Amino acid sequence: MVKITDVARHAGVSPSTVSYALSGKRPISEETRQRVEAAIRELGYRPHAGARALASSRSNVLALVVPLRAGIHVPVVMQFAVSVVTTARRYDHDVLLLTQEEGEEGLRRVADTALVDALIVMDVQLDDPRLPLLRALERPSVMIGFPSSSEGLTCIDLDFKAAGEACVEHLARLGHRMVALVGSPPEVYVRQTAFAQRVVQGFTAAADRSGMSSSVHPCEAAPGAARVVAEQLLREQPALTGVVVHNEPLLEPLIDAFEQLGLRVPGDLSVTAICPDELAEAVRVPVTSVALPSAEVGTRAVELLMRKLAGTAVPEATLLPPRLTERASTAPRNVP
Amino acid sequence: MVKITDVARHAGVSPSTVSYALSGKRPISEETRQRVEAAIRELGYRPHAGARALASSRSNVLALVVPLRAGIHVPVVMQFAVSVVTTARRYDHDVLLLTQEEGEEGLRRVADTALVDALIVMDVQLDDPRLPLLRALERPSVMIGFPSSSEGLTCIDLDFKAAGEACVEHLARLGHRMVALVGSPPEVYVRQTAFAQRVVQGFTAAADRSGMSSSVHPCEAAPGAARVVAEQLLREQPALTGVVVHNEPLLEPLIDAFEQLGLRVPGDLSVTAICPDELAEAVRVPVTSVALPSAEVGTRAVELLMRKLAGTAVPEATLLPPRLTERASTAPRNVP
DNA sequence: CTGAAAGCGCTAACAG
DNA sequence: CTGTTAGCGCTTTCAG
Repeated sequence: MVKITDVARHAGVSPSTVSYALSGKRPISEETRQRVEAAIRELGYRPHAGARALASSRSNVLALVVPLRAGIHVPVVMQFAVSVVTTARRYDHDVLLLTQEEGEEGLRRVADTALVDALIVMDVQLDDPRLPLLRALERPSVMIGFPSSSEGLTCIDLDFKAAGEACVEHLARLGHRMVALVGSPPEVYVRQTAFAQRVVQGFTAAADRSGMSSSVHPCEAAPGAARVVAEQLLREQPALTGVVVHNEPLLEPLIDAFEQLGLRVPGDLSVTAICPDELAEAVRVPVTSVALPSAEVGTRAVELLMRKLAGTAVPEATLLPPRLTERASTAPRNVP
Repeated sequence: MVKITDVARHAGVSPSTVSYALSGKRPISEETRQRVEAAIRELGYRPHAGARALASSRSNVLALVVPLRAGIHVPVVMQFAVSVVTTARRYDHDVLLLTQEEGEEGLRRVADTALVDALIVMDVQLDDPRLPLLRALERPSVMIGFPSSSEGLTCIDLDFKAAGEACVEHLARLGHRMVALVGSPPEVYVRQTAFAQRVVQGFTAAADRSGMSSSVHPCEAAPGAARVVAEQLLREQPALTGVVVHNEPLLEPLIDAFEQLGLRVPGDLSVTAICPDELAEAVRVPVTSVALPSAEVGTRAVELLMRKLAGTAVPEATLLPPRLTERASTAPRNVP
């Protein structure tokens, strides 16, 4: 293995000069920098990560804790993870993958052994058991999602309340008067994950403001459930013309169910969703939707972490504004 | 930060004794072990990962390179990654996540800086540009998938040829005489990924052996493509009664298309698939399938790596035997 | 702008 | 069965 002293000798400088040439932490004359760089190239030098971490107390590794549980749309998690890795690399960091299953002990382990410099935690619950630990940890962290109190933490997520509002307002602008929200599975609400409730709040508030009548329907993600809820909606609310879907796996089956029940989308029924853009585009009738910006959340989470590592203060809460894209599934209300 | 010397002092032993008590690399009397463990607990000691890596030349971290490209079923990748992390933890290792995008330079970087001890590379192409590097690297690696020559490498995957055979043989036993394979998108074949071709080989060979007539149809993953290929099959092969699907996103749409064209599954047409069990179970008509055992592949890959790290020889090729589960989508041929 | 040298915290000979 | 000690390869004062 070629080490820093080899490079130093080869370049005719001291090891510290090589180190500084690499880190840029002190000025180096153009000429010596050239020599050092040449030596590094010629010898194929790579600084030893462990030695670096030991001497500098920085591993340049971030921990990413991903959820496993049911009811989570896997592609979103994956896209998020990829975006975290990609952004971390831009800041010369790597990413260690942890599963939720490891729990608090896992967080403590990677933090206390100095394996990682900082942590990103996905799928935060309102009353997440990891919160006290994350507050106490000597390492910065960013959470995806919002617990009941973000006091002393750094949280980021899509503004789900505003997303719910945006969907309803879009339908309101198109003249719709009665809307329904087909929501996440009941367990998501029970599990006390904030985002589902926020959507409901935004949805209801916006409908009230616009004087629309509205109803909320938590719904299983099973394909059969689509038919059931579609029939129920038609039966109980024949005047319904606008639907907001916040349930990825159900989006396509639900539209199918409506059409099989004789409702044209968007002719008779306008449908909007809160989901990843790729999903909204892939449906047979491309769906007007508020994007779930997993890639952007990942990028922003890393950027927040980098600022914290640099000692800069960052806001406790970052809410990404919703972005609604009109597609084929919404149209002005068909006034008979 | 509490360090090993603190623990040693607290327990009244030498640092090396603490180290050996932790690693078990030499016998420790029951009594001192107790004292050391107590000291560790009382002080909340955690060995510094970097220091350890530096002194032992082992980071206890594995690299996992995941693919990003289109045509790859994301949940399979995620499930695989989770299984790698979970198994690695059983062996006291962590997992560093890399994207394909980083390319050879990324592999070289984490290997040469000693950030990781070993590597797992997914989605290997027949003529993968990373092969020479992986052969040359001073660190063990395991590849998921098979390149043209696995000489000097360690590869593992489902035995896709046998999987193709198993599907056909199942249909043969049920009396079917004419079968079709609806395969992966054309780009998957072009991209020279071995597994798609292996399925074709097994499919064709088994059909020939059983005296069945057979045809192969690469197919886009877009939902619209299902209808197109279904119509084509009915038109060109009216006697067709058995279909093997090797294209996850198309499975459900294809069955829908067949039924919309008036064919009952499995009454008129038996369908089998090569796909994750969860997908096969989630379809409206649960599909008889050969499982894509991503979790098992992940586990086995880590186990292979651990044996290589321990200096044990391992087979160059590991082919996991297919496991076919009968579900509702296949039935004996309906002889008129 | 550059060098010398003291650690960073741990492991693994070596010695007993 | 346990202790002493010399590094592991790099960063970062401290000096110049």
